Amino acid sequence: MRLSTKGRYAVTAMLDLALNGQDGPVTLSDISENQGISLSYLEQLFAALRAKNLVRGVRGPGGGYFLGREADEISIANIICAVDEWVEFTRCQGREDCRGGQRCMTHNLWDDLSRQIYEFIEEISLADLVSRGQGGGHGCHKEKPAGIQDDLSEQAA
Amino acid sequence: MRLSTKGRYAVTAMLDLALNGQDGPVTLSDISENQGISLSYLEQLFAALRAKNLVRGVRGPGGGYFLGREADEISIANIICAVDEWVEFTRCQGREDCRGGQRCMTHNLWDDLSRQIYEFIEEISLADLVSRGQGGGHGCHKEKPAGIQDDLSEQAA
DNA sequence: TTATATACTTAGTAAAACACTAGGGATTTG
DNA sequence: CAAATCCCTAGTGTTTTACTAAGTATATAA
Repeated sequence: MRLSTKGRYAVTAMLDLALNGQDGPVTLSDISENQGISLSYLEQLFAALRAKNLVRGVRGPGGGYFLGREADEISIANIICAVDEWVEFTRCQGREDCRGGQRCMTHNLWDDLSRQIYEFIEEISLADLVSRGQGGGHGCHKEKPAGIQDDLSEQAA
Repeated sequence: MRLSTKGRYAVTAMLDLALNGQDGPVTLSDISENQGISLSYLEQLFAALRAKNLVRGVRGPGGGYFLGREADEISIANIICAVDEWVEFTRCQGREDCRGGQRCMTHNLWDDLSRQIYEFIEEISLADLVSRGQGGGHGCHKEKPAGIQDDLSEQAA
């Protein structure tokens, strides 16, 4: 499972599409302006999204993009997998000696964790995010969730 | 939240440490052999892990590494944050016009999602992974969780 | 029918990250 | 002292990231 800024760009763009695509298609220029992502980079991302049928393009003036299916039928995992290319990189696919099972054990543990994370974001749809945004009032200033990285050095014995 | 192969290397190495560190320290050479990670790269990863007190090094012959605290006190999030450097990249920290709240909305939605994923892996400890590995019998061959990437193009209307 | 606005495509590129090699130094054991 | 280990710094080829540039294809509108 890979989860990087590229995936965030894609999710952000799809969110923009879900929020603004109610009345007519949304142009990439709009998303580019709205979200501060370069137009050409968006075009590359949308090429990948289109390949997975997550968006549908309409050409010509007045054109733009629609979601490829209903917002509640598009999971965050769908989006991230479309642009971030699931990387499977276990080296001991049956071959190699696996150090008496020891090596494979950690590999399997990682794969379990990886699958858990995948299943987690698989369950979250674009519609979930949108309805959550409309329900709870969000301020513009957000801060890092409390104690994510800086307190780790202190709390050790 | 970033989750890449680098984080996997770190989690894998920590798992190795948790599994083999019961009787004496584990050397990086051992982990390097066990997990197929280059020694020098491991040293770099462990520099980061040590900085967060997630591991404790013992020098000299017979030395190696111990976990910095109990395995149930080390979360996967701790490990990944130590090596993968939490990237905060919202560009509208109060400044910029935020397009009438529209832009910030998607940003906040992403931040919520990001926090959810973080809290998810925050709840999984090294000890959890180890006990899970000992309980359920894992074969050596693992396959990609069914239908992760290839079925997306077909299931669209 | 010509101009324009959009989607689509390909090529290139600077910067960063990744994973590694190389070469040492510091510290502890025997 | 010698060896094994941790520890540190610098460099390097490859890949990824995010972008620029320069087009082509298609649909709308004057």
